[in-house]
Amino acid sequence: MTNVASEKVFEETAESCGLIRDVLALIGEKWSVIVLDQLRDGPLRFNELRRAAAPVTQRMLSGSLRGLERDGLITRTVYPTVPPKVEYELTEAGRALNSLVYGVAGWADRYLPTVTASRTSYQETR
Amino acid sequence: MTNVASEKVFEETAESCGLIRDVLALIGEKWSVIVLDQLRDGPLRFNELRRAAAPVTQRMLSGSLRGLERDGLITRTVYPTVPPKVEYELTEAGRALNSLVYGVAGWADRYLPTVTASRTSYQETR
DNA sequence: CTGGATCCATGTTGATACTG
DNA sequence: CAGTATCAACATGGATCCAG
Repeated sequence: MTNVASEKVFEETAESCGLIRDVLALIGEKWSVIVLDQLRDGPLRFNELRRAAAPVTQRMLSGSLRGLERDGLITRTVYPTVPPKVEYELTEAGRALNSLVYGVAGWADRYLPTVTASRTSYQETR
Repeated sequence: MTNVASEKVFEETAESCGLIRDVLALIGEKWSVIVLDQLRDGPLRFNELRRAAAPVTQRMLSGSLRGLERDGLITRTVYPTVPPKVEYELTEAGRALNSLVYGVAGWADRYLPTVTASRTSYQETR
């Protein structure tokens, strides 16, 4: 996102402009939102997440987790036991973002009829 | 998103579960959010949007607009003049979704330092 | 158990050219 | 002005195998 003329949402700082797109991209990733949601009630281990967010693959879950960790939305704690145990937990930023996603869920709930109706009529029209 | 075991966010209805991912996918699309933002102050024509959301390409703008129209987030009005004139305008659903995006912008503003710091240290560590 | 590395099919994006 | 069509480059997701 470069050279956007009359900024409104993004007028805050030039940096947050790029950031918001990154964040949207991250939560747009196929499993990130589900992971955030699953972590809502407390830390989970890798395979717990894997089961909870099925049918996510190892690779995708790994990737999502690393992305979320990279952005400080979750923490990754390794317990050097055998077998290894790794827990993922939401940070404050993660929880805050999570509640925003709940806002979207609320929107979806509120406008579900509108959207499906629009899709149907669009389908018919085209 | 299929077979998600213990739903929390999405426990509303089975349909809104799929919908929310669609919505996230839509606003995750590279230009949709920008388009929504640009339409905030009133209807715009295709090329006005094109310029405002630069450097979007015709194809991508077209695609975004059709997706947003399909979901009833914007309306498309054709004025059968010559040269042709087409205006895009937010619907109520679109405006509602827009304000949610503003929430994300606020989040980005609030947690920008956290995220950038996290990215930096992640960079260093890896 | 927790992943990393690889291969492959598919989808998405951008550049370009063309049309009513 | 407002798009559509085509093609090539690239990113993404899934499956599978391997390793600490």
